[in-house]
Amino acid sequence: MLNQIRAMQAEFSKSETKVASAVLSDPQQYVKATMHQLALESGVSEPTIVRFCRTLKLSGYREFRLRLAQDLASQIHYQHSQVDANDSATQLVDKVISSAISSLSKVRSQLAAEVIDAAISVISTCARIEIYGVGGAGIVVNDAQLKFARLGLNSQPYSDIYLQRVAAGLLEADTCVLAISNSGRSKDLLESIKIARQSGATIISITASASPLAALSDLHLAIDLDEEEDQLAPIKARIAHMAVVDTLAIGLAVRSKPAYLERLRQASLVLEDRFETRNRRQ
Amino acid sequence: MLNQIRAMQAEFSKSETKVASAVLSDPQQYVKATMHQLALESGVSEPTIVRFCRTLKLSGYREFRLRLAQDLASQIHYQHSQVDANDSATQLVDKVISSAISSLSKVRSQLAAEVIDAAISVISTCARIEIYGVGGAGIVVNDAQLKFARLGLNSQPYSDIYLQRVAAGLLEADTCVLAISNSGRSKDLLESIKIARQSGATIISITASASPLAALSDLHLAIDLDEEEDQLAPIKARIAHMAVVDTLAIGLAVRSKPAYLERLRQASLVLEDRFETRNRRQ
DNA sequence: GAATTAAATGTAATAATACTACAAAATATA
DNA sequence: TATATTTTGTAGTATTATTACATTTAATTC
Repeated sequence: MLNQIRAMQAEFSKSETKVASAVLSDPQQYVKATMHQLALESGVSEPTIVRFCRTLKLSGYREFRLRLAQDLASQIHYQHSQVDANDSATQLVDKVISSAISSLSKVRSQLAAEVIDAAISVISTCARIEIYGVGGAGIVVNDAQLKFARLGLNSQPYSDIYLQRVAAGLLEADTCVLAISNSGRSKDLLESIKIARQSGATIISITASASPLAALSDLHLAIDLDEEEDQLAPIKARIAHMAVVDTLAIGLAVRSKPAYLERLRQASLVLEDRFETRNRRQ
Repeated sequence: MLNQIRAMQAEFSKSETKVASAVLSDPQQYVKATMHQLALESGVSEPTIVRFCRTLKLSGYREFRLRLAQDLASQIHYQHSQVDANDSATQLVDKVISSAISSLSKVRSQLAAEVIDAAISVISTCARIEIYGVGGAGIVVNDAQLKFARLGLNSQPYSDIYLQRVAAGLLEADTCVLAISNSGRSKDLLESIKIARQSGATIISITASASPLAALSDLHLAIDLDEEEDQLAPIKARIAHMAVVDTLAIGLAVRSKPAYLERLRQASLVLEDRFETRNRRQ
């Protein structure tokens, strides 16, 4: 709604403009204010406040304040803290899920759209994609492979460091490697990527900004999570990385229609008879 | 705040409980309601509404409604729609991530704390845990195994339906099976679970409410996502299920201190020399 | 099990807040 | 300059939230 107010400047009368600028100057303050207070501080009468609300196509001040609260609420970031042994199960659920949500919010704001675009076009045109990661990232690697395979892409996951190196040595110029790592500092992974580079593969990485891995990449999807080493850190990283993979996969699916979409549809049709009564994909 | 209301059930008086359940049954509705309406529909008097708000440590009904609006705003903000080919990369990122966030929000509000508690105690006391899932849930199964292994639990993942059946037949009374499925209707998985039951294992499931799988379970962690079959459905399900597994794993870690926590610490120390310069776990 | 006390709840009045009708300015138009 | 039109404010009304107090309900003690 704040954006709407900014956009509608032209349509406001003189006093309504006063109200608008008061609200825009410090929205937080007016979430708790009564109509009287807002009228006073913007130097207009109370009916003018009501008229201002009506100009915004709202029923009145009550709705205005509600909308303002909602507007600001979506900006408030999810706060969370360490889980400890005394937490109730409710608190446990809340902290774990909230921390996951907060890292997804970070991804949403950090992910560079142009790099996503570039990555999608590289992946959709390369002859083969291999996906590398070690440790906890192994899960993300397998997840990525599953998604890419469903799109009919020629993809291979390697979360074992020895297999990775062997595979990296065999790559060719029209292939590409998706490297996933939170720190971007795993020696083993870096070694594999160096080999892959020498083989001429295009390197796309999902990792932290100032990392050695980022430096070795042709395309770098930057994900920077908190530095702090809490118990939830690995979970946050994994959720964030998976979200990036999801974005790539969905992007590939919709960009390259109808080929991929058709393959997706078929992949689920094939499984139909393997479900009880109602049909829903696993 | 809705979570707070759920958590505080114990501290409410009889009439306050009526108010709480009215609010929880349909929070959306009461964002726009006056105190009078809420009083009427929960079958109590208006002062009781005020007292209810005060019990929540709020100044009164006005603040209550504000908070409720803000609570729901975070959900409203995360509404999303189908991704299509014309979307910009920015829109793509926004839609995919937002849909993930919205399913996590659902998990947060749906997850039954007491079942989580029960599941944690079953898992921490059983001799061995096996994790079953098919199709897309396979990723979640492997993820769960990795987490449980790090806690030093004796766990085994089976995403292959034949191995599952063999393993299920060999289970004993003090073992437990974690079954993961979105629909809870996969014939193959149901078959494995029936066998596991006959072997005397305790069945914990992460699946939809009214599903056959839920009916076969000793403990049921209900996750109900949207019925609609969009492209993002598998992603939403996987993220939601993983969040539940995360909650269990973290819960196990903090409840059973210091044993598990120490194992976790060791697991990361062992890997120290495998990272460049700064030390961060994958 | 009755009497006493404390807690919970509702009734009715009051205070606060939002809204409306109408009149006065201000501005535009002829 | 006179007249219409729009904008704004004053004062009153309606709605909504809150408080004070009475009543009921439940718990405790003898």
